[in-house]
Amino acid sequence: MSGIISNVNIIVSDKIFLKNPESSLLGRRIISGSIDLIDEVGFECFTFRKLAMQIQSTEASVYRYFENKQRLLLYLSCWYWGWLEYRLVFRMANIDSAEERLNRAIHLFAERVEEDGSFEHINEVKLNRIVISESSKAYMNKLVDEENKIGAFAAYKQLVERVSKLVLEIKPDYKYPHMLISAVIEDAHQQRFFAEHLPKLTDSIKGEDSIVEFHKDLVFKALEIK
Amino acid sequence: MSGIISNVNIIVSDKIFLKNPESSLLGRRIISGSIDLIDEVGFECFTFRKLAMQIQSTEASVYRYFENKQRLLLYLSCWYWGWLEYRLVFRMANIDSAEERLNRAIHLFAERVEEDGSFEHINEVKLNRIVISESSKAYMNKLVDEENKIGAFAAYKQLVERVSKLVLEIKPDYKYPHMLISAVIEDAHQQRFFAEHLPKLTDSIKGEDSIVEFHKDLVFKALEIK
DNA sequence: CGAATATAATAGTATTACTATTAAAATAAA
DNA sequence: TTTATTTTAATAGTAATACTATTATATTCG
Repeated sequence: MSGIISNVNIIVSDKIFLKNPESSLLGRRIISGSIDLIDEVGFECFTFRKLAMQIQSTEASVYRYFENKQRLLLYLSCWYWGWLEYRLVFRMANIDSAEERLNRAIHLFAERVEEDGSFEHINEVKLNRIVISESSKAYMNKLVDEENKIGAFAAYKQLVERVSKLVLEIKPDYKYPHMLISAVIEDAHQQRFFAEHLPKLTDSIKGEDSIVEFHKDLVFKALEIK
Repeated sequence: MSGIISNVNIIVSDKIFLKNPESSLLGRRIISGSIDLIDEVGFECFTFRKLAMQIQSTEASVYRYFENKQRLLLYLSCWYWGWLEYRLVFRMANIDSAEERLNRAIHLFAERVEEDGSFEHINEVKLNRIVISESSKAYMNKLVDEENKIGAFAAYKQLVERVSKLVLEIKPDYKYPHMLISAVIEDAHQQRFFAEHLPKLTDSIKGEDSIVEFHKDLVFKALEIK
């Protein structure tokens, strides 16, 4: 995918950061540097000190943008969900058939992410890897309710809501639209991780992207289409 | 569920621990204490020092059983998967119909866990909560391939393999049996977490356990049964 | 221009993860 | 039974990490 529109910003709730990293050069270097570093060493080995060294700044300066590394990870996740929704809206634009729109949504959730040139300081491929293997650490903790209160998951919920409505448009009496969509989104990520590290938990068929095909099959059968 | 058989042990790969916690009183206190403490404060705030204080021992003594807290968490996860498989085999015993066996498997994966009296030093309800919200931290990291090599996921893979075979027994040409089962297992946990903390991502219908019903509906439609 | 404000760097502290070493207890061999 | 060996646990650390108080340096704005 190549950049859709230049000069577009993904908006992230301003409760997540102390100072908006989009607002300064250092802020953007914090984002791009943290994406590189987390992807390289993993979230547990990632520290603000190492990040500061990599971007030629100081630990204390990073702390002026984010309260702690969990918040930074939460920021990256939020940005990612916002970005996904932006691309979702684009891909569904001007498509009349609801079924085709749903098909495109599943594709977007399940397919391998490719470089998107729209955002200079963000490497979307690395960010996708981070969201797959690290993002649960941003919300699977005792602070989740607090984070939820400050709107950290608004983008994610909105994304699920949007596609759930589409599900109901196709099959108004389907009982579990939200579960179906959140399951597909989460599982698509999970299966990418499994495919790479625990392939016995997956099925791979050559000539197709099985993660995409599995989820399409699952959803359309759940909605009794075709 | 009440204890099936007394004097049964769930076997965990001996590469995960330095000394088998089942082999001593202190070891069992480490297990039961860590379950209580992780459930109470979460994995990030859990430390061997706090655990030692709680069980009236020392940090160094805990380190004689487990290399680090991630390994202890991995042990708890492995024990849980072993326990699940043990219960799965029991529940499917003497049931002729493959469909009914699959139905029981999905139930087991998706239903709320209740106290099982079989293992004195393990509180299964708390352990289930830990597996739901913390276990991904045991394998979603840069060491997953190493952990996989030492057999840390053998029980999990065996569980998925067992039910995947059952899927193929019912529908031999189904293309994604492993994905279907690993998706159900993971998603059932995920949805329990969502239901508690991010209910907008789920659907709840009173009078039924929607997490169980959703997954049954999903699987049986995927296999085109009924 | 000067005052107010924002930004970043220095230099810390408290906590955490982990280890080297020693003491005590349990077990095995003579 | 006594001595040797091994196992287990406690003491007392170290190095790294997460985070903060304070000061210095820019930048902005009236």
